Amino acid sequence: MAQTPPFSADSGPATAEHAVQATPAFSPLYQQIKALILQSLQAGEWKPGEAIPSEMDLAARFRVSQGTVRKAIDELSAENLVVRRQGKGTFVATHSEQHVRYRFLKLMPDSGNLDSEGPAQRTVLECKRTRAMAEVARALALRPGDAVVQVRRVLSFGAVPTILEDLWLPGNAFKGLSAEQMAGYHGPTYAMFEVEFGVRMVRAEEKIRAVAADASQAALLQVPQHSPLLSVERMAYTYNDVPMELRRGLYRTDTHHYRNELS
Amino acid sequence: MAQTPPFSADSGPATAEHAVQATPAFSPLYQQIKALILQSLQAGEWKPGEAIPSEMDLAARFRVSQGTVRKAIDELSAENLVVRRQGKGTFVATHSEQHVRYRFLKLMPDSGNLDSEGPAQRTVLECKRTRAMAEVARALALRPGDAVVQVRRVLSFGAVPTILEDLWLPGNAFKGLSAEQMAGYHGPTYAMFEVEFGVRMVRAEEKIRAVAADASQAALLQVPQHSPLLSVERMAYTYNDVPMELRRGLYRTDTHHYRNELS
DNA sequence: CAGTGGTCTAGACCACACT
DNA sequence: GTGTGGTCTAGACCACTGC
Repeated sequence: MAQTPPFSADSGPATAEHAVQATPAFSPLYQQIKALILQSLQAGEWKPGEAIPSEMDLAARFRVSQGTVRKAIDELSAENLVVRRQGKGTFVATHSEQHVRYRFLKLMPDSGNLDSEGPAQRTVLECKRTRAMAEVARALALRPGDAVVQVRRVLSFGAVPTILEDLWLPGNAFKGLSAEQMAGYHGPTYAMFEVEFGVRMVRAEEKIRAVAADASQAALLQVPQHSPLLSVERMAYTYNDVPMELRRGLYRTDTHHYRNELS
Repeated sequence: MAQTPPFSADSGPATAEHAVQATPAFSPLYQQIKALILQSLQAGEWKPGEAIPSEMDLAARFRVSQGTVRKAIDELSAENLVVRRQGKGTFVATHSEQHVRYRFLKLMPDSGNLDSEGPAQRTVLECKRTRAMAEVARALALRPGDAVVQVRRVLSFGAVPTILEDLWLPGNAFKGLSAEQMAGYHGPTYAMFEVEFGVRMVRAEEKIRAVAADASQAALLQVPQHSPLLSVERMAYTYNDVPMELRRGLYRTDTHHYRNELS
């Protein structure tokens, strides 16, 4: 090989910090570099919104060529962990700063887009510290009875209550989360989580169902009882697929719809 | 430049088959190559499931380096238009013969996966040639009154009717589509479209709502009237974003859910 | 074994943003 | 101009597949 890979003898593509394996588990160099950059992101070496070192710098740091770093960053960029800006640099992705304001919210008005409706009004109904029920504990990888923060709120667009949601957050990571914070922060909730708690949501899975509104749900969303509502159950994860939020939303879909792209 | 780009004088990155523009509209070489490969795919130069020429061959054909072809194919692969198989070649993606059988169907049983339930049973209720109503015409980019094929069917999993859907297809492209074809084909409907009509669905958008079952829908899905159902309206496109199918599905979500990944 | 995609490098040049 | 990401090349070698 014409290279001296990091953390390994010169004997074929290396496995960072580990001995080279015969053939079975082969990990390309750029994957190792990607993992190293990921570690730095996770460790908070660069904060959300900040620039990471240039490709040249990283190439020098890891003793690989720029092209290898480039491929590593390409993947991080494809996973939305990092944002490239030509001529400026590569930046740690953040839920703050506009454009991607509603990155995880797929609800769209039937005509126009979410931005054309202005920001959502948030009404926090509840924000309490409690103990995890079995189901919540399992989802958040906690033990039953561990501390969790539970939030219930309504989001309205143009004074029309549209989303009723419950959030469950691990109590450890979200010590001191208050209703005022939930309601008062300007910008997406996940941006607030970054700023106030250093928690970055990176990926999520949603399970969607159609359900009928019960009495209290109907009242809060100002629809007739038994109205059909979209139930959206979301598991959100930080780095390394660590679960950090369970959220159950009920969406009115009389004037909005959940939009999805398939390819 | 160290290259001789295709279809252009040696004066900066070329625009294939067109004059080079000053600076405003700049298209990288690999994008041009990608477009050329796309044309061949579209023209049916290689059939679904077949291998396309090797990277070296394409590089020679287009007079660019292998790396440039590689980047073009990378994007086609990311868009699921093509599938790479190390050591074997690059193949035209197909809805047939795959473990990706349900590429566009996001409905999952609450436990297990769709495959564990065996193939869906199809019951074709209707398959008729008719004229496009205004709304359907607009969606399919036809004129109102143009011929369309309309299909209504029920999909059942394990003898439980779960999906009721209506399909509208442009009459021109789907001449002779019969109920027997819709019901009898072994494999995904979109695979049948490839084989029988040479139509490859490449991308789709879905709008999802919660609705209440009316009397006839309830009967067909064997649920009580007014039961909440998931309404999934899908626009499916072939190459070049040409709309080829409008589909409206009603999903029972008492034992299944619509699964989505966010990142 | 040859042929394919996959990785890695080194160097050149281009487009873009700031100063 | 300088520095950043973005493109392109040419050549080497690695991993996987099938003859």
